[in-house]
Amino acid sequence: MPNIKNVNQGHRSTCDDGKGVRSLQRALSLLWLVAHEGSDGLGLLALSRLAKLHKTTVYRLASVLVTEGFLIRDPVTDCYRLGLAVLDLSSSYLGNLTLRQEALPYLSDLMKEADETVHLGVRDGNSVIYIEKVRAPASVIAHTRVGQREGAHATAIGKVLLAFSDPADVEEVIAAGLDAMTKHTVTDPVQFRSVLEAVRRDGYAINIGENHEHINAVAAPIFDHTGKPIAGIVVSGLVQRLPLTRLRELGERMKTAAFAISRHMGYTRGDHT
Amino acid sequence: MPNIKNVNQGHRSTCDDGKGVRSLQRALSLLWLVAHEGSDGLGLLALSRLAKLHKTTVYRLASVLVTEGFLIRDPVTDCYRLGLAVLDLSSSYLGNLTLRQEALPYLSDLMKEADETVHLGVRDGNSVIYIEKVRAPASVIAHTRVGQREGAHATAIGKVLLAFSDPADVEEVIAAGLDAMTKHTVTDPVQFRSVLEAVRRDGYAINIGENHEHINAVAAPIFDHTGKPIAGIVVSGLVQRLPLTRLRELGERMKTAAFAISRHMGYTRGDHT
DNA sequence: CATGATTGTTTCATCTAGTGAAACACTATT
DNA sequence: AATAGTGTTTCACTAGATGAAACAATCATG
Repeated sequence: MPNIKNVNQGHRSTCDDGKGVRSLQRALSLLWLVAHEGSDGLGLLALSRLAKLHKTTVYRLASVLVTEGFLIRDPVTDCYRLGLAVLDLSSSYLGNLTLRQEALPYLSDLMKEADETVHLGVRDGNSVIYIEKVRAPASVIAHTRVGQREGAHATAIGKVLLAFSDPADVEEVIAAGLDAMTKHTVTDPVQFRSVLEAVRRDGYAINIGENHEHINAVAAPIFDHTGKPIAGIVVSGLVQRLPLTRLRELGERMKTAAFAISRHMGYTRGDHT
Repeated sequence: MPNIKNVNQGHRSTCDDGKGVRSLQRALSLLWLVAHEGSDGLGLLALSRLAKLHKTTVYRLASVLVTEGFLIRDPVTDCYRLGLAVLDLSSSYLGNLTLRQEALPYLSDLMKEADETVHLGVRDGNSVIYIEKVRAPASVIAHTRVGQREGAHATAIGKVLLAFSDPADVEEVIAAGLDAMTKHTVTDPVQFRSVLEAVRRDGYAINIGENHEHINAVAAPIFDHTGKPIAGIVVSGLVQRLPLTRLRELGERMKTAAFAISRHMGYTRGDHT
């Protein structure tokens, strides 16, 4: 059979899973590329090179994204940047999270008590993403923002969520690699598992410069009505302001706050000691 | 010429502009529908009804959006909800806004001085969208969030941005309708134009319960290097805490802060009086 | 318990509409 | 002036998105 016309296999582009609407997948990949490109934006050709798509295709997809507000085109440089639509969507997302509303007063209280910045975050695979933040007036630095991601294994909130999650999830995170963020990051799987064991025992997780050299933190888990850990609260600040004893004090305090929020979320079988 | 084969006009679906990648336009419209549906989410059929698309189409588009993280599917109700990807993107968006970084310290200072919540916002057509917020500890209510939209014509920040924008923009906003948000909203085009005139004279805009019955506010504009008003800062709070005299005091103070930020953005020809 | 209504998923033939090459336009750079 | 590097438009082709219909699964209802 010599007349093999279109063998046509094996040349899947950027994000072809074989299944799905290709143009949509491609367009979404453009969004990620632009998002991760920093504030300078990306020109048409640069974008098409990164996406490994023909420039015409990128041009049309991006044009739609522009008219829909997901991208904007810098009037002077012709570069693509993220548009306001993404803010709109995130606003809807955050506004519909009842967890966030319920937790907010507790976060404020904690912030006042600890005089440190408090975050509310959820886990998404190997990373943690912040959905609310109450900044302490005293906090000199603002190293985070709502919507930001950080590695789950190197953060207090990530550890506390993993500790109470399905062990399979933990193994996935370990398999993905316990990257060293600082010299204090726990990178050994065996040690990491025993850390989580300790977290389960304590009911809160502590982070001593494992993610950022000069930042300590302590986190407690929030559970939903099924008993799944759906989110966590975390207090973080400069090491000199948060020594171990302070972290342990706060940890106990945060357990009760987290438990109170859990109750709002329908958590019942709570023995909060 | 009787053989008109494909007349093919007039049956444009949801967002067909004729030009562009239809599947992408459709998928994006799904995002908006889900976003505006509140926390309950939308089932497949409900979504296809709203989008006026066949359920199979919605199914496939939504499936891609789910695998890409833009939507999630509630495990119990099978309803579509916004996914974490939108937070990721908004985080990138906010992180790349240098305006936001430059303005933040000024916002904090203003918050401390006024002891009221301060917002940074930009205009997008007929609405204003907040890109940063510094909450005052004293503020009892939190009626806004980053990413939220409000009508430009009924907010101090919207008015201040319009006042220094192209008059054509103003007319567009007027044409879109000056909806009454409260009984204090200026709804008469003639009166509205004279209000903007006053704003240009003062250099700041005041809002007396025009958007929310019990909220007053005062805003000042930020300009970029081309002299275009790109953003505004606004202080808002309960009417009893922000009487007119106070608003005017703050207005002057905010003009200088806004001017300082404008300078960071490359604004030069500044006669900040 | 059977029946029917409602929602979600898969399959498949049809032909729309997304694709990419090439031509075009425009601006820097040499 | 020539060349390289951009962004935009056109157009023929057919890959691949589409929607009808069948299938599955769940939930009411008589």
